[in-house]
Amino acid sequence: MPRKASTTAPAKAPRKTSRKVASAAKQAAPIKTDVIHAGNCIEIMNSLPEKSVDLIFADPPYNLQLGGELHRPDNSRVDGVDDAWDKFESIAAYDKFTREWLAAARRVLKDDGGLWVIGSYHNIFRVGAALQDMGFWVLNDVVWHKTNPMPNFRGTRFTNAHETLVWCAKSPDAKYMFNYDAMKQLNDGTQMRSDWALPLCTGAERLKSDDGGKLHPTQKPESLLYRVLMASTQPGDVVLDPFFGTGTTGAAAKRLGRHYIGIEQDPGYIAAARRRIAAVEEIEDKQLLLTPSKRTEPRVPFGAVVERGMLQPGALLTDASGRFTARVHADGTIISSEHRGSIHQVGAAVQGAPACNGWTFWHVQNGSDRVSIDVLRQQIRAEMTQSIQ
Amino acid sequence: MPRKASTTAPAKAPRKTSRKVASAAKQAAPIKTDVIHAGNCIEIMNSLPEKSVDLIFADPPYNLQLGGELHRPDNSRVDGVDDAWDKFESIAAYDKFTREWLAAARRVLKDDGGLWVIGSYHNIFRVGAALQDMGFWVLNDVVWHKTNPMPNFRGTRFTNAHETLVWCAKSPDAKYMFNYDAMKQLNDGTQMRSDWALPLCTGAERLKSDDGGKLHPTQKPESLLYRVLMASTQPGDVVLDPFFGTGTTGAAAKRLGRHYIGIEQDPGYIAAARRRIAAVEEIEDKQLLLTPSKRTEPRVPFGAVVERGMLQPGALLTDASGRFTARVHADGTIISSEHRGSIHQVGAAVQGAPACNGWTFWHVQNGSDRVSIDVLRQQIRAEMTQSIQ
DNA sequence: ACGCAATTTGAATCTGTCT
DNA sequence: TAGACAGATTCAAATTGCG
Repeated sequence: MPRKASTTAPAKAPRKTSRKVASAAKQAAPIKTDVIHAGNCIEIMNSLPEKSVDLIFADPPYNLQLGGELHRPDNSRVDGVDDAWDKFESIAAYDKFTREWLAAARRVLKDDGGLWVIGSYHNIFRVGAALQDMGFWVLNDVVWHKTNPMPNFRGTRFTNAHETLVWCAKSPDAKYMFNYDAMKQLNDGTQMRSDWALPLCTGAERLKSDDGGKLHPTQKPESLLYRVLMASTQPGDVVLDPFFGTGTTGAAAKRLGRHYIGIEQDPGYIAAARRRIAAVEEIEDKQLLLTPSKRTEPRVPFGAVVERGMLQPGALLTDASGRFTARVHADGTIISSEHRGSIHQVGAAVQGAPACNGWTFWHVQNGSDRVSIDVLRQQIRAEMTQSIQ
Repeated sequence: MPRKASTTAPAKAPRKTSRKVASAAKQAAPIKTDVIHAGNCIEIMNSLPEKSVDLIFADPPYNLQLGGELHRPDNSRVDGVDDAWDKFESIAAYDKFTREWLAAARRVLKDDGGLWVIGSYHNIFRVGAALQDMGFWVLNDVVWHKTNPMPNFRGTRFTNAHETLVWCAKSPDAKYMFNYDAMKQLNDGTQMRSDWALPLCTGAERLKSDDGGKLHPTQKPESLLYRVLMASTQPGDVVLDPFFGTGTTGAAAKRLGRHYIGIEQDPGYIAAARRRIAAVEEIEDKQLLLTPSKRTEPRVPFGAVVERGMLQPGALLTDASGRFTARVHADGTIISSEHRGSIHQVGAAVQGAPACNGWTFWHVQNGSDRVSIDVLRQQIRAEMTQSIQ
């Protein structure tokens, strides 16, 4: 039950907008965006208006439970995650923390909004189970296949070469946002899979501290956020990140014409994030951000084709092979030897199929070859889009 | 803290063997192997001697919760999993079932034994959390990257293209078995990663029922079990599969010189498994079984170039001569004055050619000269080839 | 028998909107 | 709110069919 992006309106415009109170509520309490809040994410999320953000991306502490120091075969020391924010007393304490921030996130998320959480095997089962227990509806688990992971230096296990993201909606019947066509384009024309091959955040993209080391131990690559935001938001949407860190989510959001709200406890990270996001250049031509989708093109009833005289009552329709035929009636229904109804209904009936897209199924003779009646729809749509502007 | 297979002695020889009574206990109550037990897996596991098996591989019901019928775009019907054994009243009921069979599995597993469970996002968080709660120690979560998954026919989500396996030991300090070198060899000399690219079980390997359809709805490929058994058992080990189905685990175990114990409720599956395993020929030279998949050059979608920031949305592309131009969109499509589509489509369209390799046709300005965008693809491939097995 | 085309199939939580 | 209806939607492999 995904929502789809609109081609005509850059603003979020699900078809039901007019019937929804959500937009009114949003205007009543417009949430402040493109800001970073300093402090505890649970408290701050609870201070924000409820049902006010379109997407939440969360990269919570993983509760890594590392042992002592780890060294590479050449004896150099591995700079692991040993920060205080990743320490929990027990699994139960981690579960409690997880369910508390998820509850606050659920409250601030719009009913049709999306939620992403990234983690590893240390914590992702706790997170995933909590999500399901709290009523979230998992849409996909997505694997980030790291193209350049850190090897397992001891040779004791498989190279830990991926992380897992859970993408979910707020409920099973929510109208979540999914830019199917944009994802397909991004993958050279075939469906985007649930496993994404992307490199770690290294090189110039990786923020450095004064001593030259990495500023944040788990900075995510912007490419990962790029895909997340392209997949599940529209331009102008509000994206909340309760574990903002050095602001990868904010940088990607700004780059893609989305608004961000960051929450972060560490003043050093916040300062770095502000500098980083300020340096991001927004795309000037907003048209570049649009991701057209067939689903949101204006509907054209077949009757409009007859009405405009593009087909006369009595005109003969056939399928591509010429095996099935039907005639057009003045009211936009069509009639075959045994069935009468819409182009879709008759197309399905003559084939004995459960469904049929009549626009692509039926053809008309044009000189020596057959042409799909969908070209007639295209002509009408072309006229419609011109008249709008 | 893995045990390693000894290169000199084929028998199991963990370093601490001399301090253990396990081998004596095993001789006192030799467990009957290479059998299939008919019945409920919890009851039967509880009837087996405790701490008696070296490895457990479990492919439990996933609790898929499918809706109505699903059809492909060509209107053919998808043969989904609608078996009674995959139906549970609630998440709580599934959790209860999970923890009961895991408790029985824990009892029958040796202290240094390994446990694998495979699942999807529907159930794997429940399983993973239960494992951690019960004291198991997760060693890796392993992603089975399906090379030929079923697409998402409605265009509503990402193609569900992987499943997850959790590999764990019985406790944090257990001396589990891991054949590091065998895995490394299997992966062309570099460490085996936590994501495995393997095809689905299809073709001649897939067991058929009398009506020609699939005999079991979720038969796993033997290649998956090969890798599991090669990684975490030694020849002669006893492998238990409490959800034996049509015996993939048994077939792989026999092929690799391991012993199996299967538990299965369905008499039809048991009969098929017996026939199947009887037909398996044990191979003397285990090395012959190592069949690293031939690697083709990874396909790189143009979107990956944009996503990684190697080209910004709005970037100008030209052909080698500068005669044609196009601009990059955020979703990886490009737009010329008259055409929109992939780099290949637009390249063909502007030339009026039937086809075009966009990677070599389009260039970007780099200082004073133009560079083919194919160099960007080469960079990405260089990263990927290090990481794909 | 061989080569090419057409058909089949796989663990799937698989629609949106208006009346 | 339940029902009707428009109409959008698939990839890699293996197998079968045909010339």
